[in-house]
Amino acid sequence: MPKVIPDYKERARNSILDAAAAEFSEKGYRKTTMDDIARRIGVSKGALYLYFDSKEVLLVSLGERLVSTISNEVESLFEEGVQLERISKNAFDSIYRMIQSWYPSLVLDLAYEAPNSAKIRRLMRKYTDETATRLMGFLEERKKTGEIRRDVDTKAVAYGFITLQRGYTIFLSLGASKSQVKQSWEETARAILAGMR
Amino acid sequence: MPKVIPDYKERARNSILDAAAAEFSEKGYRKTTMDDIARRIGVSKGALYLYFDSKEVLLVSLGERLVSTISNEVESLFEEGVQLERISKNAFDSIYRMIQSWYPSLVLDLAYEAPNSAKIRRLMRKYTDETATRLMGFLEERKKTGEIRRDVDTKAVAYGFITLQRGYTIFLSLGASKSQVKQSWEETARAILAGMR
Amino acid sequence: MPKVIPDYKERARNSILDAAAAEFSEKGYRKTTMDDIARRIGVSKGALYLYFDSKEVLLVSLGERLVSTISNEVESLFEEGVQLERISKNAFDSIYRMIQSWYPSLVLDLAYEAPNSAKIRRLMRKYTDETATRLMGFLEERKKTGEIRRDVDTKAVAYGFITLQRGYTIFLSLGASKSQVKQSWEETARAILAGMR
Amino acid sequence: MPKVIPDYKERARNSILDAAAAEFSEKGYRKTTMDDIARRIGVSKGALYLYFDSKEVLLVSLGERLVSTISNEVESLFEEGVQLERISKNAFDSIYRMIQSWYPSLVLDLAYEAPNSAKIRRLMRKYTDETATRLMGFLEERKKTGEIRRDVDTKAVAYGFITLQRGYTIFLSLGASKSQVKQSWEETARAILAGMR
DNA sequence: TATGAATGAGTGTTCATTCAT
DNA sequence: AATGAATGAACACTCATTCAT
Repeated sequence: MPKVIPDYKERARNSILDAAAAEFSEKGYRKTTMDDIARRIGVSKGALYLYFDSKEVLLVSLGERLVSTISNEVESLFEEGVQLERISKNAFDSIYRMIQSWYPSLVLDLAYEAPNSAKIRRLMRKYTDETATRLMGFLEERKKTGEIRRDVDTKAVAYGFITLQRGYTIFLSLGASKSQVKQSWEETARAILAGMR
Repeated sequence: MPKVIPDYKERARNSILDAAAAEFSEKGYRKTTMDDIARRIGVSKGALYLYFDSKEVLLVSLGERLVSTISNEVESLFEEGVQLERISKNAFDSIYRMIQSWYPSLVLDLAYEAPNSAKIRRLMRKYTDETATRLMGFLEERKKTGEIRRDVDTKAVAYGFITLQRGYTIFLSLGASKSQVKQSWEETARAILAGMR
Repeated sequence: MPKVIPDYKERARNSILDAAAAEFSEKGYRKTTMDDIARRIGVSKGALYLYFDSKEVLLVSLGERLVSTISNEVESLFEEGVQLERISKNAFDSIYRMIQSWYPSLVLDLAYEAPNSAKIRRLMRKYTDETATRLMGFLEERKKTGEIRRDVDTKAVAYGFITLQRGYTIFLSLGASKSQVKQSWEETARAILAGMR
Repeated sequence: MPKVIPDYKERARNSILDAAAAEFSEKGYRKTTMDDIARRIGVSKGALYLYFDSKEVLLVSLGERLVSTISNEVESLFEEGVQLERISKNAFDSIYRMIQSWYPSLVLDLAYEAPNSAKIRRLMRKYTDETATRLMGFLEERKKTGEIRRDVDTKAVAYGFITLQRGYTIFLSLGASKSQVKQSWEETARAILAGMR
């Protein structure tokens, strides 16, 4: 690790976060030791604590990265004028890319640690609520175009989509193949959309 | 614990499993200690090892109980002749009851430990596949009655339903209320069913 | 460590306390590790935690032993009818014996840790107050016999004696010889007593 | 920190010592980190090591400052011709001022670290011996004026006074109030002096 | 002269598992 | 069948000290 580089601190932080994501991904948050993370980037354990106060903070930071990425992805997914079916198709790749870019079981780790950490609970709540609101707003708009029936409870369905997405991360973390998951997602999402018409 | 009773061993095992479920439910598998479990039934830690080889085996056994229960529930849910909509309505209560009867985050614990244990991975795969097959068979039958279109990929949708159910356990474990989850489930399931007609 | 012995637990606790006292005595509380203590009695570190919740509790327990011993010694020192001078003479040996039987710098360790521990502060306060009260009561009685002038502030002097005793433990822990300390104590105590007549 | 100033080194050293005293005073030597000290003067940790070889040297240097101050104070306290009683009265304020000007528990820190450091032991011995010699010389002079009986062991009493003073620092560090300690000191010192007449 | 990133040897504490009784 | 004392390998986190810049 060179030292007099612009944004050095930022880079160092990111390199640690990447290592943490990789290790958490392999062994899960609980079984990963700070030593594992340090060793992966060839740095001493102590160095980690120069950038993050605790192992938990590492997980939370990863969660925050996840939330902000998801927000952006969802945003760009719902550009006006695009057809429902097409969005649904794109959605999977978008979600899958996102998940892979961090690590598949991050949501699981977060859910698992939530009972022990108010910070994580807050994060998850924010993540859920923001995504749901965005999704719902989008679905409501489609009511106007007639693509969705007036009597559909869009909030409930929005939560359904989020739930589905989370469920698939479990699936993936259990070793399911991408193609299997993709097929299931597309067929199920298509059915939901068709069912609201 | 009395000693010369028929099925004594069986009873002892069950009492330990119940205690384990209760403790895992409260603190999660990782944070639960063997001592917690032993203390709950007023027995020594050593006694646990007379019935179960390790803490992991405890979790696996719980998983097996879960799988067999679910199989039965799903079985009884899909009695012939019942209307799709009604089944969907009943399903949630049925699932919810099941989950509560063991403990809500068991699936989460299992998913979480899966990367560390071939046994758990096998169990989860079996659980997934069996349920999917049953669900699929059921949906296929409805194709004949015309309740479901011929071109629907019932396998993909079956996996979708399972995924949805797992996703809701995450939701519940994050503190969502039963009614919120129920509403979302019913609306989403209804949409899927309608979308297949 | 044999196991089925009457008072086994009590003995085990005491053996740990003795080892802790020996180690604290050599290196001071802070520099002593739980491993040092465990190794001294040929036991694993974990075993220590079967009997004491933390290192701090070890120190507090030692402190409690000290306080109760001191109370008893002071009590027996002040039997009625004994002459002031004789008591003063006996006092040193009594105190010295006490201190040595635990360890010289225990009071120092306690004083040092007091700012970090409410439990220790409480203990020290109790120790100080009880001893002072007893001492004061004793001196007040001597006012009646005329051995002490009426206008002496016995409370202030009682605290003076306690302070002197504590000061000598510092002295001893700095390597002063017993005889040197004894001589100083006797001459000083004699002067105080004479000065109150 | 400006650089090309006469006595710069001396000033820097002093500023570090002051910061160290302040931190040691708040948290005690052991619990104070080099970072605490550096941060207090807004300097890097590394800078500390340009002026002092180790944390221990910092404590020793503080001890040396203490010793030389005490020597001076004691010196000026015992100007010829002043009455014993008056000196005793002044002594407390003088000592208290001194102690506060460094920090109350410095002597405690030194006593505590003495077993681990020959340097500190030497320092403490020097401190003790010098003060005792000075005190003793002073008391011997008073024998000539008849204020003190010929048969008093002045050396023993001198050590008694020093001990008393150290004991009071323990008292203060345990949270005793200045007035309480002052009262005890005055009454006790008065008794000692009276008892030597 | 000064920085501050990095180190690495510790520390107290936990807990699944074993085994003599 | 049951106990519970004991183990020992971990593990998160700390901090005095170093050194390239």
